[in-house]
Amino acid sequence: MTGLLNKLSARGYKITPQRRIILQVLSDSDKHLSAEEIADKVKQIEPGISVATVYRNLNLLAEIGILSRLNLHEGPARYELNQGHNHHLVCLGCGNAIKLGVCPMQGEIKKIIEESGFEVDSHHFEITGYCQKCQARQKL
Amino acid sequence: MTGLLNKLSARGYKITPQRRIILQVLSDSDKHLSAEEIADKVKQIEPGISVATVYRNLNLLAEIGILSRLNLHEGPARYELNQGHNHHLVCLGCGNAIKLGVCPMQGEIKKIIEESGFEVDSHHFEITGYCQKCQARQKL
DNA sequence: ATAGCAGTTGATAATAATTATTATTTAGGA
DNA sequence: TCCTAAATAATAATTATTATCAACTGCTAT
Ligand SMILES: [Mn+2]
Ligand SMILES: [Mn+2]
Ligand SMILES: [Zn+2]
Ligand SMILES: [Zn+2]
Repeated sequence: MTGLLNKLSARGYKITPQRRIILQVLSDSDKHLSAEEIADKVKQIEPGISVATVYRNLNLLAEIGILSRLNLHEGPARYELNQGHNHHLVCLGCGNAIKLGVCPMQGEIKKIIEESGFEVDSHHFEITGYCQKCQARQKL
Repeated sequence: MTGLLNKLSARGYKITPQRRIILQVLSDSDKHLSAEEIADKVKQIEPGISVATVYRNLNLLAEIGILSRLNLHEGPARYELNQGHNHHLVCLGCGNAIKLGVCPMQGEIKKIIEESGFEVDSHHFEITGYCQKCQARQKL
């Protein structure tokens, strides 16, 4: 938490109560949250904070690498404290995004893409389906 | 073209002038087009056609497999006549979506995902960067 | 050919997610 | 404490798409 705030001021950004609370909310969560979910939790702590401030800061925090933005194929973007490069199994039942410990941008595939002459900037790999909990729920 | 129209009526959908024109526009294009781009071209042929009709039919045609929808990470969805399962190299310069002849959902990665107990419904792999043309353009 | 009606359309309102605008406030350095 | 660039709150605007609904039309059965 303190480290995150330091990263902000080290880059010349101010440490505002709004930013503290947004980071607190994200620290307290163990899953990805949408901007709206974050704004709701933030307002439980400090009702005066504007949703625009939440969006503004989520953008900033993602830009400087404090957060990672998970831009799902559909629905709103989701955020969490940056935990490094990852891909996800996204459940159509409960919406959970489960980290997948593997990345397709390597080995043969990486080689093929490089050899095509395309200059890679970023990549995105997303699997949708049903997590084990939701599979069990369907069978009831 | 005739085959596509047959597929429509075989499923109980009517062959309307609007649908003919939308399919014509897509047949005439060699790249992905957004709904708006399609609507523009459609209106050049028949100005009275509503943009809502274009959206409505793009959804229908994608649903029954006549078109494939390319839901890019950002920006509007893009459509083309269905040419089978594919992933793309999307150029940040010119917007072109170049087909990548390979799919990560196979071999080791597929096995890892299956073994996780997650029931896969679909997957999405998208590489963004710069195509060779746009790389050359940058160097000028 | 004609009538009937489910399917379709055009016009427009609504929605969802996010960004832009702008007057006001504030964090943090001098 | 003062100053000012940065940040905020409130709200309008934007983008892409879907929903609504009255009017229309392709097809099928007469
Ligand atoms: Mn990766
Ligand atoms: Mn694939
Ligand atoms: Zn689930
Ligand atoms: Zn390009």
